[in-house]
Amino acid sequence: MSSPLVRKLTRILELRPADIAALSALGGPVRRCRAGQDLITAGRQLRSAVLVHEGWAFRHRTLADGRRLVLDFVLPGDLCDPTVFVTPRANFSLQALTDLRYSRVPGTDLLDLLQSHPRVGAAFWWSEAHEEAITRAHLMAVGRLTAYERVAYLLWELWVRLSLVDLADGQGFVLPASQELIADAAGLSSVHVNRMLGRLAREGLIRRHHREFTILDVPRLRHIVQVSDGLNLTPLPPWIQRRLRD
Amino acid sequence: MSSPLVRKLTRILELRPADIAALSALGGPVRRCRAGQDLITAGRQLRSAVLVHEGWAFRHRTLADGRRLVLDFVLPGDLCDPTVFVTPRANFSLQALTDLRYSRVPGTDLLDLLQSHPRVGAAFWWSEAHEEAITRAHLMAVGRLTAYERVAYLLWELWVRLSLVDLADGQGFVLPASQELIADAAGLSSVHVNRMLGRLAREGLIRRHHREFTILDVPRLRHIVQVSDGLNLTPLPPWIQRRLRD
DNA sequence: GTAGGGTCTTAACTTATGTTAATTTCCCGG
DNA sequence: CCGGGAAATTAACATAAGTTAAGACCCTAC
Repeated sequence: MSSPLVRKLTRILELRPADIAALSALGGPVRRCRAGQDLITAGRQLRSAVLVHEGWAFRHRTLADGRRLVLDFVLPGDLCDPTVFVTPRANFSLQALTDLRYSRVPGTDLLDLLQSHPRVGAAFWWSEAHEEAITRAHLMAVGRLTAYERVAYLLWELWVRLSLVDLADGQGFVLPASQELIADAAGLSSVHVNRMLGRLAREGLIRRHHREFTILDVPRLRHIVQVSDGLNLTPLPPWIQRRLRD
Repeated sequence: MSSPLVRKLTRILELRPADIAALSALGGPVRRCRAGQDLITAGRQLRSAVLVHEGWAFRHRTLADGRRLVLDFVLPGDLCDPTVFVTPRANFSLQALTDLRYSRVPGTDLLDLLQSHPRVGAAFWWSEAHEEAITRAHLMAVGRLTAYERVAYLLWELWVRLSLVDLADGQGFVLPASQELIADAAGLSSVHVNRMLGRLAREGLIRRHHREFTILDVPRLRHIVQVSDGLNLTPLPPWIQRRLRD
């Protein structure tokens, strides 16, 4: 019964029992919170990262006049944010999207872990690079894709990411977000998101029932969302892993 | 005569002579290239990072139909990309914007450096966090700011970042990018960028002469670009630095 | 100095997306 | 089973930003 974090990282590179033990021991007691609650608040001092065990959360920023953007979704196994030990203040807020099981990981523990377990350090660097890839793809989508493509992109991204932690059911998955929230992630209005979801279904790319989605036409969807290259988890090539062995 | 990278990192945390020496020794011989040349190509295998000594470059992604987005600008002292040792393929392209002096840093050298000099490792984590902050602010800007605000935001970001490496002249700086490129960074058309630059000048927020810009009204501009919080370089607080001492 | 290519600028027009608002559906608690 | 609030859906209309195109500017090469 390994945690989703361990499952994700061991797909990328080989960890030893001692590494896995250290990773599993990470974080304080498991806490729970309700959907809608804030776990991190932009601008506030920040001393611990949040490790999500179960449920969804999202990072966001909101302007004074209410305009909001969802920076990304945080899924089980995601650690938000491993760089905490060098970032005294949060530059985003983290909010629970569903009820959550999570724990807090003090920044100093993270730092100690990175220094005592080099392979775990490398795994965290990978994880950071992966998150950057997601953010850049998101930026590309918001900056240069049409509304139709952007909505398709978001569904694709979330489906791929859920698959990586075994939370998608084949081509189906539940997206526990309102269309309002999807709109804030896509940089659109909720009305327009609704139109585009309708069109995606009408054109046979997806099926949906409430907040359950099914990807019907993988090739066509992949073609629309070219942007998403680089989201895939591929194990590190041997020549890199060999370098980590010592 | 320290490099811009060393100058930037030592503002953040205290490095010892050995750390500084290791940092300065980083990278192969200094190379030169001409404006417009590609240094990294999306999708290609990637074995070394690029350290820019002098000149500007930019990361971008381009779709099959020609739509392009500039993900961010790479200024002197920026290392693109420290995570190279865990990212077998590039998910973006890097292009020289001006003639460049740079060097290539093999991923394996980076890995060795991180493991042998923990404080440098921490400095790189900081640098990674900083870049993430920039990318997130950019995402927020592209996703939720109006065209007028977005253009203002870009000017602000670049001015702040140039100041950090002593390359701005008070409130003036040179932005060696065409309006076409600014448009690709803002997710706008070049015609509209032109309109917005005109408006910013007409309303007294900036002055410009060819590609030289002057920020005239700092408070008003800062108010428009609230998004950019978190771009500032603040030294790590002592309680964090103390943890790194050993 | 002049020719030419790339930028920049401006105007007129088009369109994708936003806004407002009315209607329906869903979900949950009593 | 019923009522109420939030979310989804749809339509009509408004607008920010895109497109096309023409002229001015500006640098460089000859």
